[in-house]
Amino acid sequence: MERQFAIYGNGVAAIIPAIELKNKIARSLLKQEPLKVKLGLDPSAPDVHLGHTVVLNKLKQFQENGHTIQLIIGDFTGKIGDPTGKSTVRKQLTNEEVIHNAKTYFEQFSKVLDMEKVELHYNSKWLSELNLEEIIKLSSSITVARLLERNDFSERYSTGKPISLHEFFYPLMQGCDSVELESDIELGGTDQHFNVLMGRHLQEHYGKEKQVVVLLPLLEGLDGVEKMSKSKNNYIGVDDAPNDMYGKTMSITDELIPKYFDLVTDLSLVEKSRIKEELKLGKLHPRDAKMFLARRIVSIYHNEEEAEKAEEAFKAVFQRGSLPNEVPVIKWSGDKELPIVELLVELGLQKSKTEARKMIQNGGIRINEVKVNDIYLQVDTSEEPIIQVGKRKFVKLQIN
RNA sequence: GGAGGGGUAGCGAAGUGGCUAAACGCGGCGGACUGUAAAUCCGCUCCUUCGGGUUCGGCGGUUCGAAUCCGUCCCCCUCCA
Repeated sequence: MERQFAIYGNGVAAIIPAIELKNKIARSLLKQEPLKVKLGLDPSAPDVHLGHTVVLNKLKQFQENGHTIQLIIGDFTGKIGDPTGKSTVRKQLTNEEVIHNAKTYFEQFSKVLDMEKVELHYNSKWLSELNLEEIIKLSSSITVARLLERNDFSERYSTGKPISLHEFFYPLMQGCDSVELESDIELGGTDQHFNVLMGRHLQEHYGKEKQVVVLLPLLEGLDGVEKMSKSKNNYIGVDDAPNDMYGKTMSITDELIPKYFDLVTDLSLVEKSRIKEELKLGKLHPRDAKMFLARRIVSIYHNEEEAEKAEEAFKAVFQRGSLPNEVPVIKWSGDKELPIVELLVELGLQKSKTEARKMIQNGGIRINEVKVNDIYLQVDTSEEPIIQVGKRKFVKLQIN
């Protein structure tokens, strides 16, 4: 019991309340009954990134100890829209989209979890069944004052920004999921604090055992400030190519290195603390720590060999300033000779010819490692040149 | 139902008849310096055959000339009932 508790407690932001978790584990061991561990998913953003894996890694620990994972595709709640600040009206997803997105989750999650053993639920199944009477009853269990405690709401309320009534229902619906599934534990990022606690509240309201809430820290993205997310485009995706994954990791800020080691690597606690200690003492250069980190991450989501190759490519490109050993190839069946700006647009490397021209004037384009200075340059594609945009984009033409 | 405020580039925000392809800030991109870190500095940020073309919620009008004035429609917000 203590062993499991120690594992689950490691690296989390909070367990609410810890004592109940202990009790649940103890009972589970005694009765040989797995705990039901819930995680809700937003069906609209199916690209899984390292930020998600923080929670997934935790789920994995529960799974490894024989507990049951309940994944919930929030196809119903997704339509309402999580009240995050300016929350613009959400695009309504079609059933096909939801299914497709769920499938994508499934595939990507399988890199961390054993999906064979995971329960999958769609919350429209029970939420769309609710009638007005039930909804009113449900909402009578909570006061407006209570809902306004939520930071997001209170801020908007006090600054006179609008809060739509339907937004109040979002946390309630999320809580209904826990009631329906009789979850023992719900995981979530610290930003889900309020919503996840609602599950406890509603379970009590319906006379069920309350779930324990396990909150995980949010992982900052590549900019070092904002939470990693697809819309901020500051993420490392679990499906990213090895070179991208490695390179992106190298671009995180120094302050985040320890956090990344903690939350997204599979190293032992001893190793993690050793690295953090050496970093602090200056015995380990931040760059080297990041290279190690990057190699670990690529190893997890690809393999050791790919990680090795990615590191070589990184060294070649960024430390020696030469070309990577493997350049993506684009088949070319267009003109044999054409102006550089047109070629860049044709290849999708630049959005417009004007943009391409500006890019050349800024010295951001190279052909076969030679900087292009002439915006009227004619490129002979039959020579199958390697075109470089900025520091990291390379393309090799291949005549089709 | 009533009163008022507003819709300008990815975002925020100036601009109220010509000097405005539209200040400024953020974000983004490129360059320099590095460790694809931070900080800093420089450039770019509607399209173009470089003549010009198309932009300020939509449509129509006034004018030699409109983001700016008029009409109309759509959308958003605040307050009162």
